[in-house]
Amino acid sequence: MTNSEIAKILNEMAVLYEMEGVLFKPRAYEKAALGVESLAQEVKEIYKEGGEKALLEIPGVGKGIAFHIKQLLEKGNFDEYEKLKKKIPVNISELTAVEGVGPRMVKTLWQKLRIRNLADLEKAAKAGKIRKLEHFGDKSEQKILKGIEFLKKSGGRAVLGFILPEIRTLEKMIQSFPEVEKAVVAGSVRRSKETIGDIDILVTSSKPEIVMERFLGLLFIAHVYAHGKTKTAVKLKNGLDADLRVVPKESFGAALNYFTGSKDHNVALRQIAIKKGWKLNEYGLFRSADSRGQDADSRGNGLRGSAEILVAGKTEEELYKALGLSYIEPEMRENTGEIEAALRHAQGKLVIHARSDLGRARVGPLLPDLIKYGDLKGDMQVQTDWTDGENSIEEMAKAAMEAGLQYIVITDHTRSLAMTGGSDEKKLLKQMAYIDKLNSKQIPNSKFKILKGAEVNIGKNGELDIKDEVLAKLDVVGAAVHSHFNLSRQEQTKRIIRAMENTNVDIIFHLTGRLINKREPIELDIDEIIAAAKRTGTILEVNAYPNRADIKDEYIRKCVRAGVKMSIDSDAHSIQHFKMLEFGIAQARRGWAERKDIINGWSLEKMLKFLK
DNA sequence: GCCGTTTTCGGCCCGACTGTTTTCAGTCG
Repeated sequence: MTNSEIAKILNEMAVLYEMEGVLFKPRAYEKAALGVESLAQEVKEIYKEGGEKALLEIPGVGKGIAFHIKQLLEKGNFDEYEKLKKKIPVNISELTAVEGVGPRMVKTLWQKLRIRNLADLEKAAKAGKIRKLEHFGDKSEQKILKGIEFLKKSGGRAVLGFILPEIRTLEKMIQSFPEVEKAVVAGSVRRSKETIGDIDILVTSSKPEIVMERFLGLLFIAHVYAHGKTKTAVKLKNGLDADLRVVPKESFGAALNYFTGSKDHNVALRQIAIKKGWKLNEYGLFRSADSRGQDADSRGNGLRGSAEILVAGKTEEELYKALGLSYIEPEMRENTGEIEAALRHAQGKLVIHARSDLGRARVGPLLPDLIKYGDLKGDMQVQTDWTDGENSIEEMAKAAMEAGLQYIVITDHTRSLAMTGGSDEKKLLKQMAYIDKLNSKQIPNSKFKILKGAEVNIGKNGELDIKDEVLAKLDVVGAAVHSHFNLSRQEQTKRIIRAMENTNVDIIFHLTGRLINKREPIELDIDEIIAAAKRTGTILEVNAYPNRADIKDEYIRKCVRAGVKMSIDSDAHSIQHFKMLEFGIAQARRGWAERKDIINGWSLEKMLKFLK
């Protein structure tokens, strides 16, 4: 049993106790779940090495829960869990995934209408049964239906950041097959999209059949859809579909390009090939041996056509080059201008070399020099155990240092978020003094710096919940929306602009407040927001936490064009979370951002100078 | 059920909002 499976059951226990109206236990189980989730080591290993006693070292785990975990590891369940499940035998995680549906509602729905799962819920809502329940009404029923609709719309796609470790494990296992020369995950995973629908794995091998057999032997596989010599399609146990394809070595680049997509990007590439009288498919870029431009309608496997000569196909680089394009990074392959930019880019180079007619390269953006993985020097949003984070300031600093960062900003929540123990002015000042002390006794040689900040709450009308004179003392002030998600577009835009106009506010954190697969973004006039950010010198955050990914790539591109600077932040709530920065960088790359656009890609001095 | 520069026992889960009510229950951050 993995950590996330254990955490899931502990969270379920919390909901079950919540249903029963039991006090305090829900929070205890939630905390324990969080503790398990943020462990670097597998609980299984901890137990194997140190027994039940070692489990007590996990934050939030005491005698009771340690015993439960022990039973989970030994027999896959424990008595209380089974007992409570029996009483309310419903799919809790499915039902509570609907926004506005919580534990008590699940219980009522079960007791009054025997609703067990999402399908039952939808049926009852559509039949108008829910509005008749006590304490429910028309609006609750509508809200539930809307929530289900939203779940369905986003359903089936997994948040890449959450699932990537599993995908990498699968990739490594396939790479370790002795018959496999090369194995790479292509598709939307390679383009680092926010969410993915399935996994495409490409393999080169001289023994495709054996590779397929080995693949089918993996434990991850739940169901086999199709199984042939060069292609196998399966459903994995985590619910995702995966395709494995074996391609010839000389076609690897073309296949990688083809299966990386996007579809629109590929279509545009193929059109360029057609214009040259060539043909592009997953086996390579081909020209016909005897004639030029005559074979545009010939079909089938390029390798088999004896009259076709392979122009390029072994690597993506040679493929783009042969098409007259500069290499395009996977994150940009959406056919939203990158091909034209790559063309101009390549032509520009030619022009410089040949000193010839500059006018031929049409005016427009060139390919950006995308920010690189590893380019970040700091993290502008970090939570600690002063509020709802898991770890102390010291632990977060150490983890950030180990992640290669040179500075972090401590941005605990402020008082409006009472549940997190949000800081008021007094607590904030105390924390500032504490951080000063920590910085003064830094390890010699280490230039690492902890900055004083806060994640200030933006109220309904754009007011902040910490006094200006205290905000002015902080190094970095981030402001964010945590409530009133349903205001009108004008109201939302106005309140955020008001927050940006506060001269103390440096950054707007997770601007749109969306949670992928869970909550829609607030409505905003993004152009007005970006104009205001430019005018006030406010930074917009690219929140790297996988199901936030906020702001989205289109907005990032708008910021880049407008010259509005951004920060890429982990929003870390535990020492494990700094690795999420990778997904923020991917997001920024999809938005065509360069290092010059991202303030925490800069040195501490330069970054600080830029703030209001 | 967990935890201790508030206590090894007694606190912890606060405040705003929504939708349903006309004083409150449930959800969310």
